[in-house]
Amino acid sequence: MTAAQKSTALRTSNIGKDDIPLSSDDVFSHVYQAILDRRLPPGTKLREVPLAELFGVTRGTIRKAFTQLANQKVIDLIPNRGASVAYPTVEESRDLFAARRTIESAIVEQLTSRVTKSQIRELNAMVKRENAAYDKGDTREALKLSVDFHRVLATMAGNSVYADFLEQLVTRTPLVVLAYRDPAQATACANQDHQDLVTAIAAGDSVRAINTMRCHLCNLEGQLDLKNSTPSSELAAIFGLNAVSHRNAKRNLQ
Amino acid sequence: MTAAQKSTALRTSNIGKDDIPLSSDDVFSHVYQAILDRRLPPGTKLREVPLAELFGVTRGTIRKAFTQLANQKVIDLIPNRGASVAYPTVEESRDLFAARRTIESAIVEQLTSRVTKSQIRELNAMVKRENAAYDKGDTREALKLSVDFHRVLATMAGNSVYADFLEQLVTRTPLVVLAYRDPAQATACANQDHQDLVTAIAAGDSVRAINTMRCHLCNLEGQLDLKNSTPSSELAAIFGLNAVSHRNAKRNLQ
DNA sequence: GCCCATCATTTTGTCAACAAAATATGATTG
DNA sequence: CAATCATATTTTGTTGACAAAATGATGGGC
Repeated sequence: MTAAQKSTALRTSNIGKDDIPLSSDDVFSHVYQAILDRRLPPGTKLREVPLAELFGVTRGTIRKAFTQLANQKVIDLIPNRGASVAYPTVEESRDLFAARRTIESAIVEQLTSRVTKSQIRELNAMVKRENAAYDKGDTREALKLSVDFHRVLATMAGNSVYADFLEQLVTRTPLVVLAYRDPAQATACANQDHQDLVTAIAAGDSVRAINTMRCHLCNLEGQLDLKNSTPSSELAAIFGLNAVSHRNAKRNLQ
Repeated sequence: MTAAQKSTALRTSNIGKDDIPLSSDDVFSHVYQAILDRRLPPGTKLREVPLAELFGVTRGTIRKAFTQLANQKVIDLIPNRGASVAYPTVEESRDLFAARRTIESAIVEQLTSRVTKSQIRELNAMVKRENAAYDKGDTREALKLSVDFHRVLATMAGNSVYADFLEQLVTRTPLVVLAYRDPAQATACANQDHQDLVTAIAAGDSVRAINTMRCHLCNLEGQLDLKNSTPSSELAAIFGLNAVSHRNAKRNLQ
């Protein structure tokens, strides 16, 4: 990917040309979103100077954003060799889903034992909004609401460590979905699952709630192509740069 | 704590006066160890310039170490207001142990299903070494070996996310143990638990293995004073600086 | 043609000076 | 005496220039 193309890939709106400079968090978000949007495909090298100029910040800001992104395993950051968009492996992806099952089961179990009526109301409201977004065909909004649903469950469970861990997991999940989803299938949280989950939690039925959550996550994982065979994206990684990004770069960057 | 006292608190050996300068990881380790040794009590303000001079590094290195320490919640890092040794609250501590039960149950369960004979041998060897250290009265070494035992379990389970999470948890655990342990009781992993755990894993009895692990962690938590009543350390935090550090500073820093 | 060494360029890493913010000090007033 | 404000000092945050490392290009030897 050339510098000019990367510039196009990141400049979704007028960024970095305002009065107040962007923070490293802003850079984090922009880069993260660009990766999710496939505007920065896995393996893409991220150089400090071009990014700094693009966002109108100093290299120090880019560097901070890089360490945050690397902490979340969104990019690989190797000393003296710079940053590149991460390549989730099949193993990593499976590990991630296993961890989600573990953590989110614990979250749901704890929440079931201490949920309040007003929390149930809030959860129902969220499911409703999510449904509305789906019905409207606004997939992007629906996806965001779906992730937020999982976040809110974590917060309501009242264990700050669970919440932290879940945050790390949901940050990484879209990357593996992106890398391994079967293009034929649409990938999203089946919304009925969320509704069922709230119902089980409201009923105080922790066994069913946990089961629903586990199925929910297994379904999501099942939509991915996590067989041992090398996926095209991984093949590309082996050879240093990805064919996908070259073939599709122009189209993807519009 | 005065600058001179803090200098004493950190300078365990001749550090930072060598030819090659220390890395931020080295600074991380030194500060972390000083906190575990109570040479830097909770609430202690950590200033960049004195630390940089002490370790013979630049402020940038200290800063990097700070962000790592803050990520692990070992210190609090507030923009424009610097760093101070973290104060684990009762809630945080309970959350931490709950998370350990969750994660380590999952680790043990997975490991039981796929453990090899040579892994069992390695685990038995570790327990043996741990026992030896206890018998020799080398509590510090025994404690290190005990933590390593948990780490090795995580690695052997073969899920990188579990291993990551466990690493975060074991980094924080000593801090809460330090803050809340009943001074009357010695706090350590009961070694027999480790032996029992290996036996259960070797037998392929995942239910017993999980139970043993949960009991093991509950025992550890039970040795702490995590009642809702405000511990002296927390009281001190409320009033901005800790009485403990003032009263005991000189004695602790020898 | 292929391999290796050399040199030029690009890219990342470091540092020290400067800027901004917070904190401490002390004077002043009600 | 307490409270408030102005000022001095300390502490954190930022930047741009320089150093070091990696990368890519060139050319010569085999």
